[in-house]
Amino acid sequence: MEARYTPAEIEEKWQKAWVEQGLYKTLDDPQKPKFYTLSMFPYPSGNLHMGHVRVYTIVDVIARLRRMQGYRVLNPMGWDAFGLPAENAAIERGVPPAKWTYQNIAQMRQQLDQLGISFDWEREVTTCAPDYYKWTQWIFLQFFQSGLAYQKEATVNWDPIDQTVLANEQVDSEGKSWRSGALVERKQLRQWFLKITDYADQLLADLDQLSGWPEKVRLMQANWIGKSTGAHVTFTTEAGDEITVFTTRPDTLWGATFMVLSPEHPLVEKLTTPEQAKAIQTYQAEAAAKSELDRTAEGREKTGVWTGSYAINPVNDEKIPIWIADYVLMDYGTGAIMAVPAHDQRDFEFARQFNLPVKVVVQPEGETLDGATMSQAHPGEGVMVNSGPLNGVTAGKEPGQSVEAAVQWLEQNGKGKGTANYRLRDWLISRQRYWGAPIPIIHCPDCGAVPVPDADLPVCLPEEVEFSGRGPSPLAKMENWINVSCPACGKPAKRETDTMDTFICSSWYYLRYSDAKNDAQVFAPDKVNDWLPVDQYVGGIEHAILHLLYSRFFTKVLRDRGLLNFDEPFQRLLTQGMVQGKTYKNPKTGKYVIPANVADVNNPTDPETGDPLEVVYEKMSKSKHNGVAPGDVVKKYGADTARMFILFKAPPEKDLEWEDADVEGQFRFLNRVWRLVTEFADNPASAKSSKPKQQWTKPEKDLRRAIHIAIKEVTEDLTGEYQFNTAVSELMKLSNALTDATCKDSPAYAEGIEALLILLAPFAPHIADELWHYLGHSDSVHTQSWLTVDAAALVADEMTIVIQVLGKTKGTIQVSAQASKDELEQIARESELAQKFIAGKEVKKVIVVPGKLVNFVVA
RNA sequence: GGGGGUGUGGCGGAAUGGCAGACGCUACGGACUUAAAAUCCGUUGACCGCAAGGUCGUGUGGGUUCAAGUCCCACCACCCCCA
Repeated sequence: MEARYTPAEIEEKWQKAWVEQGLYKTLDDPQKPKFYTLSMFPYPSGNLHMGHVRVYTIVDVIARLRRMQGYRVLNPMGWDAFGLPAENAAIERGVPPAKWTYQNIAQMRQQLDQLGISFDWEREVTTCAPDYYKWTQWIFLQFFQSGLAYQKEATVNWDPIDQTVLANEQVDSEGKSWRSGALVERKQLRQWFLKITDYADQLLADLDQLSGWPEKVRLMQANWIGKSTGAHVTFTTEAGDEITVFTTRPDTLWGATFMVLSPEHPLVEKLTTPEQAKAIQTYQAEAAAKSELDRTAEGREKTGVWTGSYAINPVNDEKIPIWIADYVLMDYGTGAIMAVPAHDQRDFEFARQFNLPVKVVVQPEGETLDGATMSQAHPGEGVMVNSGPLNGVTAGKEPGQSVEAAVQWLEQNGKGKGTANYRLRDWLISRQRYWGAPIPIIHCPDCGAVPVPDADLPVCLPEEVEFSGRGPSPLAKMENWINVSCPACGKPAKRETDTMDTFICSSWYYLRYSDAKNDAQVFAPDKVNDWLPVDQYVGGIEHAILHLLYSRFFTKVLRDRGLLNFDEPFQRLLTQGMVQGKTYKNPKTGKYVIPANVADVNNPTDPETGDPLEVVYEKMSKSKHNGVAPGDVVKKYGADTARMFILFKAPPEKDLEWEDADVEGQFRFLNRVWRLVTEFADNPASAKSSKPKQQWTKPEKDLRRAIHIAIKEVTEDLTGEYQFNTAVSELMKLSNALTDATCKDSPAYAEGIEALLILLAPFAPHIADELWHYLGHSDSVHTQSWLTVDAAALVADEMTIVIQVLGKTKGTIQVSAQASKDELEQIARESELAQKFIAGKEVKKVIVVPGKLVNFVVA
């Protein structure tokens, strides 16, 4: 064998060997407990970046550990392959999206294999492959049949020059089109939605089940769903039309002095008097052009127009004017609000802007608010006044306070109903693009929206498509493809030309892995129910809301369709931090300097201006010149070093600063392991067996304790809170203990060497297997059983006890491990160390913590 | 504005309420070498001291406790999410 550690020579060899041995095939052995590890599948951009390396390494360590622990492990991989970049490549370079995508997949697959990740490629899924999107379409139809997929008008970004719909990503921060530069308009289009709001309550409530998720992610989801409780109250207009509003403060109904409808509210036209018609129409057109953010931003000047009509406040029969204003959104609540300017800041600003009355109904203690003179709304505490039945009740949302009383009163008098409202909106899934799964619907003039029969799935994307980036979606131009006969009545009909949001494809891929090759079913129930839920999911925090929420939604819908039997798809979730690169930034110009152009790294200056540069760590990107290519690192140090570094440098959920010097450090460590093991194997005096002896000498005992502490710590770090960084440091400690050991010909030393390799195997799989074989084993280290702790080996003969006086550490003494609590106190009290501090003083109290310390409290 | 998180040496980071700084990086000193690289050994929180040793020290200020980085209260700074 070569004397030196040369990763390039061993890594590829073992990667091939593992595939040949079928080491990472998913086992079906029902005797073994299952473990499903999952990493969020990537978009096939063509290039693996360090963020990918981090996720897949983390998951690989967990998967390898679980296999060694005797689980049958499912560790699959696939591609989130639909999406805009492929279409952009087609527009800009004329490469067909499919070709571009599959080339990228091949390239990334190869880069992934170089890292030695133990994926079972036999279960690979690719969302843009017809055998996958067939089932995406089938699932869509399940939603459709459940009444959970429907069409309605919604706003899209419209490029007036290219005459095309743009995705949000194609609109820059100034609201201009990425291609034409035209100012993007907003246009109403009939589009498909999924009714996620039907599941809002469950999605919120079941967050409680997810104890294996970061608290932060659960909170983000809860905020996103945004449940608020209140009441629906119906106002009647003078003309007799009903307008229902949602309010979280039904107790302030008596203070409502006007109503505001969203400009898009369907009753606006009817309520508008002839005198107001022109102003209303102008205002509606203006509102339509604004983004939601513009409309609702706090602090901006309030605008609105009176419709000319009045409504009757159902609680006190007061006549109040009906306005429209853009700060009321049609798709939140009911698209209409009652305005209580005295107690809501936005309503207050609106009232002052248009000289509308302000009526106080909550009077704070010790103050006398006057609607005519107050300078801001009072949303806070107080006592109800001017509120009929509520007068004198304490204002607030707590039980027994005004909100509860108001809901009760409304319900008793038939004027309203307590209810909950959600911030969550229905999910707009229509995309006017080519590179997505076609929505399997046929529009028939007689039958309406008709689902494509299951037997006709998939609705394939036509090839030979022209991409110009102008005009309607490429699909909408394919006459041959569009024109079909209605599956229901046979008359001429047209295909839906919208494709699905790619989030749909990624909302169920983790289910398909359980039965990836099934061409008769979306997945077999016994398989999906066997493997799922995912035991450990790992991915970026950027998916904390949408992807995870949509996946949870899909799981619940499919459960309700009887396709699976669990409530939540992901049992444990780990959100890993970013990988950041060292960035040289000129604080004066804000420009990023290429590291190679920095002359003195210790005192960096801008080569152009001579300004001192700031060294910061930021997300790797081309424009910041701070990227590190995984391939380069693998070439220079090997995959094992890259893996070790990434695991060691920071705890998994924290951002990780890429540092070449630390990569060197890991390479050095692996070299030390290499030397340690090869020297052991080459030494004829080495023990040939790690068989335990009856009697161990002190050095042997010490070494064995170090070995079993390492086993204990590494196991805990990999199964509990996932502390890969401390797990690696435990491996280093074990390696250091072996280096320093004075009993190198003992079986204890042989035990330590083997333990080191077995513990190292999940982290640095190639070097571990190479050295394992060098020790003379013919099987793989990866098929070894994970080590268990020998509790007896952990017991020390002596223990170190800290001596404290008044809680201050004075030093340590060595005490027999057998000493009882009383003996311990006795020994400590008599020790020379303690006597120095307590002699002649009154000891008022002694605290003895066995195995830790003795603290003397002296007068 | 509301909600959440984080704050520890020159740096990344360790510490079930029990010796703060594990493990690693950097820097410095030494060994080996003609020399260098690699490797190995040592030092590396601050202050005082020749030394033995001592004092201080986990964003700031208070508190609980025999004992606080850790628990409680207030504040400061930065980050994230929702507005």
